[in-house]
Amino acid sequence: MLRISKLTDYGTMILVYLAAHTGGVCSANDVANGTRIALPTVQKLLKILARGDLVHSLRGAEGGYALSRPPESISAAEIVDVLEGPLSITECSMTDSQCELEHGCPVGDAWQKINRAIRCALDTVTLADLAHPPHEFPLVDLSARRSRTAERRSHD
Amino acid sequence: MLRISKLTDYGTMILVYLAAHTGGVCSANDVANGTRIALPTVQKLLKILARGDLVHSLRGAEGGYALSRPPESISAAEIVDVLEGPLSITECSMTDSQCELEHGCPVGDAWQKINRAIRCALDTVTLADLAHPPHEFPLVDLSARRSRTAERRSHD
DNA sequence: AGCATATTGGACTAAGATGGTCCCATATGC
DNA sequence: GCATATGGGACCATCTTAGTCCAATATGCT
Repeated sequence: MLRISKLTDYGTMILVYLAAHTGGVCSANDVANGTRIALPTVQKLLKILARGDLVHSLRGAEGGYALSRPPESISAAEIVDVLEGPLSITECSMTDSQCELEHGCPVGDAWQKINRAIRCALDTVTLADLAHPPHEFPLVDLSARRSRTAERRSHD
Repeated sequence: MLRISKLTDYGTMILVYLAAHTGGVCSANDVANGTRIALPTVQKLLKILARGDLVHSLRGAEGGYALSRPPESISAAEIVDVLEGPLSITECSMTDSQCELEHGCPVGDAWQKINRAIRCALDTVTLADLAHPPHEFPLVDLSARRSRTAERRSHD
């Protein structure tokens, strides 16, 4: 349920790779070799990421891509936005007025709230969190809200 | 991004309708009329919901469907599970060992955690919450921990 | 200047998921 | 037995996704 596309997964891998190689630019070829993702796919993804302003590009020989910002200030939400478009969790199925007629569509509203919660979760996680192998990383803790970030015992 | 399918949306509407008509059974026809969803689609959805044990059915004349449990004990997570299958947020793109070779796929792990957070959010909301027009309903409050996402612009 | 190296933008196709409809078998009440 | 229901599919049109490829443009180096 609620899956992200494979492209988004790849895109994240690419961003992680770039995060680990800050300081210089990486060509699409470098990234393809480093991530083992097929070159054409890498090229496509990097173009999208560049257009979405997550990476900035340098054309010509010796050119390549680099993160446009430090990994800490790139959120998972942004990544998903750029790679999948800003689709909402539900494009309230009934676009016309049928919805209003019957019962003001409380359902759609509820899904919207859930959607917002999900966005928040994605907003909290940064590329830096995704990049480091973080055995403990600041993911929003929905289940046990009593103890803030004190020490979350692994309930999973 | 992260959208649920239209069918899931419809299915939720149907469940909401049934929640509002506890006490008797509703035929697929009733539901179709009440929700303005095309009959064949309603039939299909109700069959799926019945198989998923969210509604129970009564065959024959005067038959129909009814919620199998009170709305309070049906979570949004269950609804999504039944209607979309238990797909994860990412089916770790690289199923073979390439992943391990390079960097142990910390990315997939991170997405998994995000996935878990989303599940939690969906687990918290019940069908009853979806059914009533609830201006205040017990959705997990992720936004309140403003320590790290203070700068997010409201883009939805 | 000329060439090799890179990104840019887009077209393009194959495969798969999704949305939606329909048919026939089966069960039940009158 | 007949009308009314659900049960379990098959079925197809269409949209999305994944992936590839090509021509154009920009830059560095000799």
